[in-house]
Amino acid sequence: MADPHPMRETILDAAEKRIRSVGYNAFSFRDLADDVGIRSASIHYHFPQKADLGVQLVQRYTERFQGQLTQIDRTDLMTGLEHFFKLYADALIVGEQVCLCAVLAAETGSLPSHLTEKVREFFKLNLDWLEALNQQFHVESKAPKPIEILTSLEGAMTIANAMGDKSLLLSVIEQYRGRYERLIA
Amino acid sequence: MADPHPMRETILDAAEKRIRSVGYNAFSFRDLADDVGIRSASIHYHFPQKADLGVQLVQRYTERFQGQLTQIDRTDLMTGLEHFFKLYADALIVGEQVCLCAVLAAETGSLPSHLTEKVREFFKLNLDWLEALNQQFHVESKAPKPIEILTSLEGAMTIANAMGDKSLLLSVIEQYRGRYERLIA
DNA sequence: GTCTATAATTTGATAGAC
DNA sequence: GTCTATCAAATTATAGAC
Repeated sequence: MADPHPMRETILDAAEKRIRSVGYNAFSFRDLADDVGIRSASIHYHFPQKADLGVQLVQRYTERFQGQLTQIDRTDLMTGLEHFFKLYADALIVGEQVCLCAVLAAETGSLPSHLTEKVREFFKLNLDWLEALNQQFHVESKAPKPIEILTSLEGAMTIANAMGDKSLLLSVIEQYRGRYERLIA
Repeated sequence: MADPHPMRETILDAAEKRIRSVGYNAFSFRDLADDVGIRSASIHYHFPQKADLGVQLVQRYTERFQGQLTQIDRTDLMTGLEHFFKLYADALIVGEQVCLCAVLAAETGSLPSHLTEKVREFFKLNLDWLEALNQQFHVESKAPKPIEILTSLEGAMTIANAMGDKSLLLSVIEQYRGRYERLIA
């Protein structure tokens, strides 16, 4: 039986937590080393450069999110939507953190281009899933556009966090709930 | 006649440009010094600490924005809204930069608390202005909520910038245009 | 895989001359 | 106000022992 939580994953966990609260440029390999209980030189064994760590972290983040999207029950429109919203709400309310890619997107100009490319892929995944949901229930023309939903969820997470009022995200979600329900009725 | 562009303002200009493209943690006083053509020690004369620079920058940013809001023609709802949207659209399309406070909000966890407080004030100003506009035209119950508009504009700027597709912000604005027009009709 | 040790660079900040 | 000079600390990263 393989190690259920190899050091590589432990480091990624620590890096994810750090970036989601302070950003990509405000933590060091030494911070991670302290977090996980090894020396900074050992972090370099797993991730030669900081950019490698960033890219592989967003990779894992996107794959996890992809996995969660796949599990969403889409037997009806509202159920599918509610599960999607819950992914965002839980991240902030339960996980107490902003979306990794919302933070990285704000720092775009200082990121290595490979990393920016991975961030784009995450957003694209969101847009494609929302687009497919609208299409499945034939509401593409009347329903809120995927870009509108994605940008307001990401923006609301970030602003709710900065304002110290997580309910701001919930009220944005509540608006979409109302708009979709009026659509169906 | 006073110097039309004192060094203090020149430094703030450079800092604003830097933060809006790379974030608060990815530029140094030496970067600014190179930008404006003096030495980094001289930057400290104007702003003793980096946090001082950050706070005074957001202060200036918010005052400018406040000034622009005051000038907006509010003789009718759509005109007021269009001018508000134009502030955001021009920042990204013409100015080619993301909102200063959207970037700082994403880095909240690494900012001095005085700075975070200033960022909150900027968002509050936006919310209050939008709320007052909805009230002036008695559409508070039916119209899109201020928090919804603010978060999607800020989120759309950030994501449009990261995706390298500025039109994403324009399509979010276009949605609000439609929703408000349906409201009035 | 993790360690010690260390190199090369950058950072925020200060002292004091002009 | 801006400069030179400098500091202490931090940062990314590498070499080589265990």
